[in-house]
Amino acid sequence: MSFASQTTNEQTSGVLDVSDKTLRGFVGYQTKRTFNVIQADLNETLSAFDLRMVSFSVLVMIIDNNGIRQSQIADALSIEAPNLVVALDGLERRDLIIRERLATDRRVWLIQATLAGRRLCEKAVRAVQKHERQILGDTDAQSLVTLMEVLKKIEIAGGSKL
Amino acid sequence: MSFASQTTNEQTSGVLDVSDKTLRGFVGYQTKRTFNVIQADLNETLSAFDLRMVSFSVLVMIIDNNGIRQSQIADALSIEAPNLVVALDGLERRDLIIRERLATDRRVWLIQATLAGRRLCEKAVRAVQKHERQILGDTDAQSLVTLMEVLKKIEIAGGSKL
DNA sequence: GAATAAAGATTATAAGATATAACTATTTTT
DNA sequence: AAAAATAGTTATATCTTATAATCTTTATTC
Repeated sequence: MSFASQTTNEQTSGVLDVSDKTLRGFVGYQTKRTFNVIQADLNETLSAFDLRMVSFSVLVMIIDNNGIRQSQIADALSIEAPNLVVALDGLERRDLIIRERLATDRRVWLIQATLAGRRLCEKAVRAVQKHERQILGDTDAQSLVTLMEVLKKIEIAGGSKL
Repeated sequence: MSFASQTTNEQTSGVLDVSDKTLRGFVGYQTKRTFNVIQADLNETLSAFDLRMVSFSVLVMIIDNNGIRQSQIADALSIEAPNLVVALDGLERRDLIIRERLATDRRVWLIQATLAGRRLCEKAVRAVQKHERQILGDTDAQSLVTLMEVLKKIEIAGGSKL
C-alpha cells in the first residue's frame, strides 16, 4: 500500500487512480489508440504536401498502377466511388494526375500521374517512411514482422465474415 | 508468366493486376485497414446493446472506476469533453448511469453505473471478447502478446512527440 | 475581501470523413 | 430496339470529432 502520489491538497473527489485495464485488454481498443497516434503524426507529415490520408493513398496507388481505373482504386482502397471522385478532383486540379478517357469504353477513365505528381508522391512517401521509422523507435525487425502479419491475418479473418 | 485469370471477354482497360505494395509497407496503412475490419465487427456486436464505440468505452470506464469524474473519463479515453457529455446524456437517459454532484466541489459530477448499466456492460464486454476471439482465429498467444506490446510501444513513442 | 482568473461541465456549432441516393453517359444484354 | 447494367458524377446525408462560447463554481491575487 502506498501514499506516494497523494498531494497535500488532494481532494478525494473522483477516483484516485483511473484504470482502463478492461479496455486495454481489447485488441480493438489498443489498435484504435495506436492508430490515433499514427494518424496524428501522418496528418502532420502530409500537411507539408497538402495531402490528406485518402488523397495520399490514392496518389500512391496511381503511381504504383499507372493507367488504373477509378473503380480499381476505389476497390483497392475500400472507399466509395463518390469520395474517390472528390479526391481525384483535388489531385487533378493541382496537376498531379490526369484523367484519360479509354477509347474502347468511353465510360471509363484511366488515371495517370504527372511528373509533378510522381515527384510529390516520392517526397511524401519518403517523409512518411521516415516518420514511421521514428515512431517505431527501437522495435526489432522480428516484432515488426509479427505485427504486420497478425494485423493482416485479423484483416482477412474479419473481412471474410462480411 | 501466367494467363490463368484472364477471362475470355477481358477488356485490357485499366490495370490487369492492381498492386498496393507500397501502401502495404506502411504500418499506418495496415493498421487502418485492420482497424476498419475490427470496427465493422465491433459496431455490429455493439448494436445489439444500443451502444456505439464511444458510449461502450465510456460505460466500461465507469464500471471499472466507480465514481469517476467526467474529466477523468475524457482524459483516459482522449476524447473531448463536449463529446463525452453527449455520450453520458445518452447513457443517463437509459438509466445505465447516474450523475452525482460532488458536495465539496459543486462544479464536479461523479459518475456511477446503475445495476442495469453494470448488467448491460457485462453482457456487452463478453460479446466483444467473444468476437475478438473469433476475429483472432488461430493467432497464437505469443504473437498476440507481441502485437499488443508493439502497438502500445508505438502509441507511447508517437504520443510523446505531441 | 473584492476582483480576477481558472476549472468543470454544458450548449451550440463547425469541420471532417464516409455513406447513400439519384442522375448522366455509355455499353451490354435480351 | 428496348431494357439492364456499368462507370463515373453530383448532391446530400450521416456519423464522428473538434472548436468556441457560456454558465457555474472554486481558486488566486492584489
